[in-house]
Amino acid sequence: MYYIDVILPIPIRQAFTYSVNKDEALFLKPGMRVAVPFGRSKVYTAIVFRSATAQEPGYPTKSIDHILDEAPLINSHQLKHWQWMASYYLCTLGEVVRAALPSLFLLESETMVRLKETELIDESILDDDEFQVVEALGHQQTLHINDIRSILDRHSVVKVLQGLLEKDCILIHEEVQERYKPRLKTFIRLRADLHQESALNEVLEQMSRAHAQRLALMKMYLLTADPNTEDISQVDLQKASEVSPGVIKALLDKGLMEQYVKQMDRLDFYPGSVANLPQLSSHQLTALEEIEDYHGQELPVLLHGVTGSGKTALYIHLIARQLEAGNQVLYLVPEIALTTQLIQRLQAFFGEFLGVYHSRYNLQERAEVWHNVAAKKQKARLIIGARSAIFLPFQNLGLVVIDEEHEPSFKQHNPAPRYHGRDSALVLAQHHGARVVMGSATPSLESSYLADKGNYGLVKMPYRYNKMLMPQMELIDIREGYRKKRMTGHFSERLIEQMSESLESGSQVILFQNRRGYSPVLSCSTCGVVSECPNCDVSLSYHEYQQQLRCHYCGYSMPVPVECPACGSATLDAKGLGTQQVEAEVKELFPDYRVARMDQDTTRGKKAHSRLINQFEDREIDILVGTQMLAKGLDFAGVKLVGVMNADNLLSFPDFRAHERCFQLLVQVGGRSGRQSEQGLVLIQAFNPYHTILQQVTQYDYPAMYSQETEERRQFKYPPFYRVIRLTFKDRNRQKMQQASRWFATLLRHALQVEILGPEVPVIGRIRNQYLTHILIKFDRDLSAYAIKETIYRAENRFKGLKEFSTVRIVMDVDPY
DNA sequence: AGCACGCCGACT
DNA sequence: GTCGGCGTGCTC
Ligand SMILES: [Zn+2]
Ligand SMILES: [Zn+2]
Repeated sequence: MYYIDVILPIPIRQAFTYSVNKDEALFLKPGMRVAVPFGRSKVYTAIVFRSATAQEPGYPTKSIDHILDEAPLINSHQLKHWQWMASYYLCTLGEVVRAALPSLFLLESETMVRLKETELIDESILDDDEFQVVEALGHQQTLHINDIRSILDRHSVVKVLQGLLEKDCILIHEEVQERYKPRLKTFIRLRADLHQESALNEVLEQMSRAHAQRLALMKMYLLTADPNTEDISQVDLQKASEVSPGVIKALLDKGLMEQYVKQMDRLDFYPGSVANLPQLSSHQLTALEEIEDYHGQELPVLLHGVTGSGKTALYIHLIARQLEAGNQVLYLVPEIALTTQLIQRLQAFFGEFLGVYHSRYNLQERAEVWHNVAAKKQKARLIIGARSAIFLPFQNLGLVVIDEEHEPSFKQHNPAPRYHGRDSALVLAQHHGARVVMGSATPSLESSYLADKGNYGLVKMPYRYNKMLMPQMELIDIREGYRKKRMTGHFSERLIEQMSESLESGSQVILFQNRRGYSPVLSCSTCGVVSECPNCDVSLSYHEYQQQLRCHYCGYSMPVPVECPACGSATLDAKGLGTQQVEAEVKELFPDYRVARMDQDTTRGKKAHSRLINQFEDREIDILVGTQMLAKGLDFAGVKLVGVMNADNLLSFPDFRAHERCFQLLVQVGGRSGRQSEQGLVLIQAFNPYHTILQQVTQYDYPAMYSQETEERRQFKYPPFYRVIRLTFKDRNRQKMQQASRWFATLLRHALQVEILGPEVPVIGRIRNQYLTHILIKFDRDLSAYAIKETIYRAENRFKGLKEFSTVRIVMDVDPY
């Protein structure tokens, strides 16, 4: 007997050992999948983690069910990277596997139920539930356990099934279905000999009476001869020859045409590249040389280039060199939804090499990209993807591009693994010996700091491409405006005046309404009460479209009440999104121009976002009102003026990064203006325009922001000088949760000579009826994170031994920002 | 994480 | 009396 260690995709911090026979032992290698029985009855997909040994473990083992792969699905680079991730981000390998593998590869067994093929079932011995199940099985041969749950309208159906099993009515079995199915499509073609015109004519003559069939056959001949058509489906021919399906069926029956099946590509196919590499300016050339120089020294590069400096063109040159060398390239972007423009641009140069990977792809599509990358297929040599693309089976990664490096959305918050896409990609690149370039117009403080320390090479591009000037920034004091009653709604006189001028000259305008995390609520104008979620400590948000109130945290929903539940008055008032209000005001101020809104509401659908962008690009919209999404890497040629409705509320967030984020956001939004011809103008309305950050924004004074912020971070022990690990305690019982967190904090204070903050109740103290509290562990980044994490684990183990806290869950988040 | 076992309140 | 709630422990 031989034994293998496997990883199961579950949050348990240990490997499991299964027995295999000799043949299996020789065959199985790390990274292959095996189906294993686990627990009572379920069969799970597990990943072989350690090859077989003859060493018998000290406990009984089960044997594997069967082997799922002929060759490892996961390569050694990946296993190494995933192990790093689990240990750095304090999660289990199983959790990493869950996140990393397209779920298609992680089959679980499904419990299926069938009627036993006996004569007649004596229905009198069945109770109501049992009868219902048997009746349903009469209609449908097999039922999934979930079907039975919905038939009986309850979750626990095991008892019922057991009863039926005892009465010998049904069979239960566990089924594992291989769910990856290549997409097959059926096409038709002429019988081989009919490609000869003479042969065809002969046939046509013989069928002089079947007019429609003749027509279809002739059309088929023409379509086949056309070099532009490839495969012809039955429907294609029907449409082309305008005959009924029966006609074509008749031709098939006669054997004049035949069917064949072809495996189709599910992924978008990008046509081959047409464009030459973009011409670089002398500034860009210098930057490119500097980058390559640092790369020669094996340093990742931080490319700090102002908006419009042409960073993408540099990436394109770097990518081209890697592709020429036959290497794979990963291009990470913060949010794939926002990359239509980027994909269009890259496909002009690298069409045939380009693959895209993100969470909006369905399971089959993701599996297909995975296979393409693993096979080093040409069409997957350059992968554009969101953070999860770091899990793909790269083998010879030559370059990782991390675009908009400063974007906080690179960090995954829930569920585990709570990893940072950029930081994990850096480690991945290190494992591969790949080069890295991280780009931003407003680098994150962490990255700038590491560049300062010499961990990264820093390359600057302070000028816009084509000598365009940076947009001019101007602050508008709206406190004055409100005091003197000079405001029209949210608009200052200056903003209105500039908008008119801009619109009249034919330019487009972007208005930025930045209320982070703000969603519309319903409040009573009589008593002021806002409807709250019964399960969470948050107000319900108002969904105009569906006329309901919904909780974003637990999904609770209720119809919009007519009367205030607190005081009974019918004076409920929906406060719309900030963007909605601004949009309404704009329509009133500029009735002759076309206004559109870009926020969570209007970009709900899959394509809504890119449709809006295209409309704006095509100048079908004059004024675009939007939220943060406007700040991210979009290029609009026709925009001269950008207005920021209220800069203060960016600064008022209780987050140590509020200032940094404000600077980044404003500079990025401002960068949307004046990209093509004239110098752009950015008007920033603020109640306190003298705030240093706002002053630094108007001067584009990144160095000043950087030195001021780093000083504060150093003083208050925040990243990048200190590392932060956040522990969240959760329980339905508030007291128990509080006690547990206090116990844990005390233990940590004894065990660690570092700063422990809390327990402290977070902004939202209850979600899904679970009470929450935080403990923050802060320690100098030069201390060994490894040792501290070990201590946390030891504390957790002791904690788990305490019965009184057994229901309390601890969520660990490393670098929780 | 699932999942089953087992113990207690509140209904036919 | 039974049903279903949830606390408890286990999974190679
Ligand atoms: Zn809720
Ligand atoms: Zn009221």
